[in-house]
Amino acid sequence: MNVYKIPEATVMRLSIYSRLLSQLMAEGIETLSSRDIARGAGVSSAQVRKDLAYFGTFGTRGVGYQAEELQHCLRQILGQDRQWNTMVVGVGRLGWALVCYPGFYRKGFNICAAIDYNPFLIGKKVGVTVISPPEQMEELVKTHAIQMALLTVPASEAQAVTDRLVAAGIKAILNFAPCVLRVPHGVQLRNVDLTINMELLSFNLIQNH
Amino acid sequence: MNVYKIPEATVMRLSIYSRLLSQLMAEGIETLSSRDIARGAGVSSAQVRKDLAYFGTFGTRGVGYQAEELQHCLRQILGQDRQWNTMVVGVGRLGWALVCYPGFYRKGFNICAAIDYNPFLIGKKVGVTVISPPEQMEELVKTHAIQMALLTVPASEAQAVTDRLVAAGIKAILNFAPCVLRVPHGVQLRNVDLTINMELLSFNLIQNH
DNA sequence: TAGATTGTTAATCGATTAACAATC
DNA sequence: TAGATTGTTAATCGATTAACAATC
Repeated sequence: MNVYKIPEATVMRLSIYSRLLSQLMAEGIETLSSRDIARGAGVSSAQVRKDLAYFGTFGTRGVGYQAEELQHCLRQILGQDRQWNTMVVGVGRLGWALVCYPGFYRKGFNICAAIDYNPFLIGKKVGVTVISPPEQMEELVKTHAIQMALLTVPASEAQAVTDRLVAAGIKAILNFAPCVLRVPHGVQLRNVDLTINMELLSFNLIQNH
Repeated sequence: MNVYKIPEATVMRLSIYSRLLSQLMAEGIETLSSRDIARGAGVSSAQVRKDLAYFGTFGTRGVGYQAEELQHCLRQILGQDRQWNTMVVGVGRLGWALVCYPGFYRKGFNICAAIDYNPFLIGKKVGVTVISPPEQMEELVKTHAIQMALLTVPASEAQAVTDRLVAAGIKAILNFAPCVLRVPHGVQLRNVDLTINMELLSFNLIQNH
């Protein structure tokens, strides 16, 4: 594990390599080269070796990589080898879809609490959890030792909810609201902005005439 | 409009500037400086000026930018000043949530077709459209002059569906399936990978001890 | 040993930041 | 004119690519 800052793009690629390995291992492949990984992930083989080099040496010169061994290391690097307790705040259509997204649980993202202010939803079951009212947010973060939050509330509420989550001790937020959130240093924030993604597509369409 | 390649990061920031402008204009602001925009978007003022410079000169030296004028230009650059006909393929929970996402319509992304293979869903209304069977995909792309697709089918189906969409003439795909898709040159593809986003968060948490 | 492929260094490329002349 | 702020050029920084010695 390196002390230098790792480029975000590298981590995203590691995630893709890991997914590719799962796929290839299911097909029975046991050994593979950086070139094999590169082809599957759509990058150069130099890129693959450089990405891995940030974290150590995982291959054998002249031979390549053992799929199982490399996969084990990647999962450890990415934190897939442990459970992350996660809370969904805002159980609208999007929040509901995320709770039920099977990919999360498989990667160790354990959605163990859900919050909504709608009295008709409180007490209802979503996935394997029950929807709780906003008042219980802080308590649930503590009792379930929740580290991550999926934020699917309207943009107008997002900053206020974020402040409460941070105060309650949450460490990472995946924000779906179309707004710029402020979080203190040390709290991880990522934005999944559906509108920006669409705008990037339309921009590219215009550029290509 | 510039012939040089525009960095993707620049386009994403333009999108944020545009959103910020809407907000500030609603608060009554008419003129603002690159420093004002920078503060609101969380970047440097040099960055703001550089980003805008790719597309022309929009400000007045010594004065700043007229909010309304700049907003108009940004919307034009990003393609927000026109309608984009969009199809949702796969009306599971996530697809359903996307169709109902009000932010799309406001930005000109007009979801005018929805496809699912589930016979219990076909004919049902989702948002303002009716769900059609997969056989009608190609025809709907043509009759509605659809340019974009939101792909919310399982990863196992994603490539096959993509191939059909491309053959039917679709120009841009926003893919939510956790897989690497291959599209021909000229077709725009963006991946919104929920799992990768979560893995980036967990990676950062591990890095920060 | 000969062929293959890694890990790593150096060269290249591209994006961000700093500085400042132009100009309102 | 003096102060402010743009648009743009040059300097810096960081990430990708190419090349190759190490080594299986």
